[in-house]
Amino acid sequence: MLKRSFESCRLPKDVRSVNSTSSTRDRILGTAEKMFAQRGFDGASLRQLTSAAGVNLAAVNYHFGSKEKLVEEVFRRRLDALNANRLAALHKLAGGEATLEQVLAAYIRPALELSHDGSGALFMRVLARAFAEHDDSLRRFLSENYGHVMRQFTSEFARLLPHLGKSELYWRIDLVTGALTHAMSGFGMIQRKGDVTEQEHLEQTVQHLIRFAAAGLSHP
Amino acid sequence: MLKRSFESCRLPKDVRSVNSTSSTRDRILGTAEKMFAQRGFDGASLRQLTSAAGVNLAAVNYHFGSKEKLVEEVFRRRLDALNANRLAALHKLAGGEATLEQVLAAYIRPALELSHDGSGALFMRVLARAFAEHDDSLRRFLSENYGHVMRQFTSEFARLLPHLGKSELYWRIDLVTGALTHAMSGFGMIQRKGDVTEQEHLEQTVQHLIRFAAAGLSHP
DNA sequence: GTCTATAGTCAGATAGAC
DNA sequence: GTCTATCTGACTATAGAC
Repeated sequence: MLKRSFESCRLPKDVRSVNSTSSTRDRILGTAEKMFAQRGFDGASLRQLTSAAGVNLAAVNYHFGSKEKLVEEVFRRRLDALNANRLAALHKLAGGEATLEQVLAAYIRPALELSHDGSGALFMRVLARAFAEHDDSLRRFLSENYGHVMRQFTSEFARLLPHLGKSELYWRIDLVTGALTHAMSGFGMIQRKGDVTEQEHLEQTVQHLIRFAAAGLSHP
Repeated sequence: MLKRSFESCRLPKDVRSVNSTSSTRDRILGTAEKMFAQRGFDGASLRQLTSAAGVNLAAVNYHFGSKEKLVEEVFRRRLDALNANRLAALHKLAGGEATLEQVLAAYIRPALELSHDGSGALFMRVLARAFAEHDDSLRRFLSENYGHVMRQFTSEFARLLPHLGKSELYWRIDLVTGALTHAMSGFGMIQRKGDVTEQEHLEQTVQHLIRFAAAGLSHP
């Protein structure tokens, strides 16, 4: 079993130097994301991974130090962008006037947009896998690095749903997260039909999610 | 990586004979469930597993044939019971008079009751992992063996929610499944407090889930 | 049915040439 | 930075004694 720690802090900026053009590094990251989504963290071996990426086996240890660190980097790359986009979308909304649907869209839509970027869609599956792994160090990693995003959204929800107690609100947000993860990672039974594109399908998913979540959050 | 197939049909009744009292077999199944929940299917090795169960390494292959078959058996044992209970609960409701909450309870509560049985709670995590694995053969296995249960519940939901189109209804049920899986497997951020028992916590989860799902399903 | 012992494969990591 | 070659350890599965 692969034990992950997620304990290291962010790498200093200059590690990925100005123009090292290490396409090797990026190829590894991209391929790792794809293979982790398909086969899991334990299931995808470095040998399969480097072979698929067309790089040498030793390159992973050279660039990342270990398989474990590679996994962390796969997460960091996407989550930094995803959560920055969520915050930006939230802050763009007019302070005290945003509706519940708008706030939900600020939370959910960046996940959709991530899926527009080539292999980005696969990352949602990686994330869902990570949730299922139920790893404490992952929980800590998410909480330490991206907890402030959740907190800002939560306080917006609290403002929009003043009739809910704190505990009640947390429960509901948690259930929304479950529905979101499930839907965006595409494990549901709803399969994309042949006549809709991947993007249309995701757009529909977002629309359904927002209305479903709004109803689940705001009921009396 | 462990490739699972789920293609075999149910074993003939007499395989687990009237009183073979093979406690070895049961110990393996129970321990496997626990370790698959904790470490994943690939992460839990037969060596760790048999060692923890206090049985010999070779016993797994003797009783189940392979690790893959052991995984299938872990699923079958719980899902047979879980889905039978769901159907029984549904059929106990008065035909045309059941409310949405009652039907939802018939679906959700057996999952809670499974958790009462010692290691049964762990099975929900195994199931969540399996969902995240996104394996086609698992999808087929679930659909072939337990699809009729989903179909009966779906037709009840359709009766109770006549204003929804078929596609709309499927989307919403899918989102409910996501919330259910997420909540029952306990990966959410809501952690059980020290002063409530595991059972009270699960009971609260079920109550929140039912109301949340009812609101999400029935909104206009 | 249960054990030991081992075959055969594959994993992650690293040393050292270039 | 990238390579080959190799170390060390773990895995599943099975053969064969009891």
